[in-house]
Amino acid sequence: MVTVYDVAKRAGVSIATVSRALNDRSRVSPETRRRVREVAAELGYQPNDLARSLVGKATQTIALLLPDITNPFFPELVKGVQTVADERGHLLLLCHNADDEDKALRDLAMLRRKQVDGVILVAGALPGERFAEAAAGLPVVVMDRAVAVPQSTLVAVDHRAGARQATEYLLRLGHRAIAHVTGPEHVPVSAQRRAGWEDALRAAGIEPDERLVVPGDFQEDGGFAAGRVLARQRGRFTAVFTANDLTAIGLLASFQEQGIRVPQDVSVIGFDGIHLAAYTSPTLTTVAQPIFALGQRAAELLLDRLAGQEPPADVVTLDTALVIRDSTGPPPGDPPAATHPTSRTRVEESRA
Amino acid sequence: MVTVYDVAKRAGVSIATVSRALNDRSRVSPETRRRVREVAAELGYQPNDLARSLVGKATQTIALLLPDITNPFFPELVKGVQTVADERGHLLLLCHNADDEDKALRDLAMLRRKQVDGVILVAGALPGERFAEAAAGLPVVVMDRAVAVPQSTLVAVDHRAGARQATEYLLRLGHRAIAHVTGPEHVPVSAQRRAGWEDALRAAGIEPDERLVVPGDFQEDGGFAAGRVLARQRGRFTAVFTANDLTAIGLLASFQEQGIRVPQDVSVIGFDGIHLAAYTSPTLTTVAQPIFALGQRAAELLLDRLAGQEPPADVVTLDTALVIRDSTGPPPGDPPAATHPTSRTRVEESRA
DNA sequence: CTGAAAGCGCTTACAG
DNA sequence: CTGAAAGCGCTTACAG
Repeated sequence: MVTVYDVAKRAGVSIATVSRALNDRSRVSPETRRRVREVAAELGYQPNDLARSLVGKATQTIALLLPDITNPFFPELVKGVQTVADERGHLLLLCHNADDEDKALRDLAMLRRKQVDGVILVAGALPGERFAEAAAGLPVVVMDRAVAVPQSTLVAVDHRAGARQATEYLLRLGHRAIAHVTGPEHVPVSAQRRAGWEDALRAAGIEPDERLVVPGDFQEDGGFAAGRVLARQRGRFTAVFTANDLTAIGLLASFQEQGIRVPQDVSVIGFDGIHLAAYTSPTLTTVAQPIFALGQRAAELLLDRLAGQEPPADVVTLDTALVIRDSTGPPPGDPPAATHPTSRTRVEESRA
Repeated sequence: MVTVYDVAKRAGVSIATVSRALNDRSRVSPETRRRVREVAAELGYQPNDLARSLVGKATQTIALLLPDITNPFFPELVKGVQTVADERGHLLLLCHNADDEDKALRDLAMLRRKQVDGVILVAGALPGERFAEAAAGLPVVVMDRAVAVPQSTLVAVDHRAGARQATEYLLRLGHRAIAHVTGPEHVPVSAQRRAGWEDALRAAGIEPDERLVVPGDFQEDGGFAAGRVLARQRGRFTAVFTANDLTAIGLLASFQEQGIRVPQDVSVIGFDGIHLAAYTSPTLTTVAQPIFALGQRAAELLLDRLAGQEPPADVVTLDTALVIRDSTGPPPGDPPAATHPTSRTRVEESRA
């Protein structure tokens, strides 16, 4: 391994000068700088960041803790974070905890030992009460939903309002009996989206029907299973709001298998706005989160804070947008109004 | 920040003893060890891995370089790698290069400066000629396809044989005119899969028809566009082999929009075996790669090598499996043979 | 502009 | 079993 000593000797200067010539913060004669750089290149010198960071500088590394990288929502989020991290010269460490709190806690400890500069934490289903001490001293940005980490900033959409937006759209199409496939139990985001569905129904004078609430798991499998459960209640509902897009995809597959036509017999609307939602059959109407932007914003907030800036707020909320495609239409029996999209995809509205 | 010095002072021992008591490699009296550990816990001492690694030990960190995390193939791969890294106490650094060679090269340089112990590189569309020097001295495992990195091990499936397997299945169903939607140009894997398609046709005495080769991009969008191109040649083919599953999903959406029924009018078969392929409409027949296992195997090979083991071979090939679902059937006009699956999914065969 | 020295927080021979 | 010392590869005041 080539070190500053090797470069110094060969260039005939001290290691201090090598350091200065390479990092050029302070005054070094142009001639010296040139010489040192030439020698460094010649020797293939690569600075050891371990030593550099040890001297007291940052590691230029941030970490992203994810509950489930398999949901296409997350890769898109990763890209948003990665983009900003790259631009600003930081490396991204990725930790996947599969909703296992102990794993997340272990990761956090390891990250602190490695001296990462900061962390972006997607809370998912994690209880999160024990994060406060695990993250002590670590700048953190939380995503998706709040978690009891002091000093942390939250970046998210308003899940409840988004769910309400979805349900209101179905109501506007004329639906009155609207089922809901939930996310996993005990996950705050599941509860928030369900609450939004209830809000919209109640605001329309409809009491949410427990029998039309079917459990899901945020994955295709849960949506598929929910489709079988719902099929038994055929005729008792004309639309379904699913807790996320993956659930809707499973539901669509299930309905297809059982000969339930979407949207002629039943309308389906999802949540998330993953890219794939434009390619289901029928294409999926959904409440889109600005996924990439959420990732970018979280990374910016974290890096700004590392650069000494005060966070603009404790909570940064981005807007959802209703993306209207082919899986929704008027309830069966209604006159075929001009609600059908003319183009492949139409973004109806966006809200704060 | 609490250091060994703080612990040493409080426990009334030297820093050497603190180090030994905490890492307990060598002889420390049980009593001393207890005391030191107690004090360390009391003070909330967390070792600084930067210093530890600087002394000469490894960083216990490996990196995974990916071309495109948006393709569901990769998250599954990440999980495989992550699982093994976790088990063996390593942290996983994730770098996304979007098929940009310069970015990949910069990442490699950064990773070396950070002293990562080793790297898993998914070559994707990267030319790869310049990797050799960028990775000099870094243990590397390459995935997907070979790249000119000396000493590296390759973990992959046989793409060409897998593609042949897909095409042979269509031939067995009675198809003679089989179209192909390719992957991106100049990407070796695209060429390999296309070659497998040609192999199968030629072996059946059919000359591959250039007009039935349509360009794709490994994404839904390319598949969708290809569907429009193919629709103009309707009647000239009865089946399509797409370069990957995402392409097939886009193609299915396009055919659906144009009223081409799958599999009644045209059969479609994909490649990869992403989870989603079980939830398209119709469900997708595909050549499945053992994605999770590929990731695991790559990580194992890398970590074994870091532990001083010789790699078992330069190339480790895992088997693909033909997964038969609803998107394939006999060509139109053929008697409806008993080729239709009875269960939702059937795995027909697997090969080396 | 440049060099000698100290120090970042650890681990590991080397003595005892 | 335990301590004093050296050293990992750098950066940064401090002098000059």
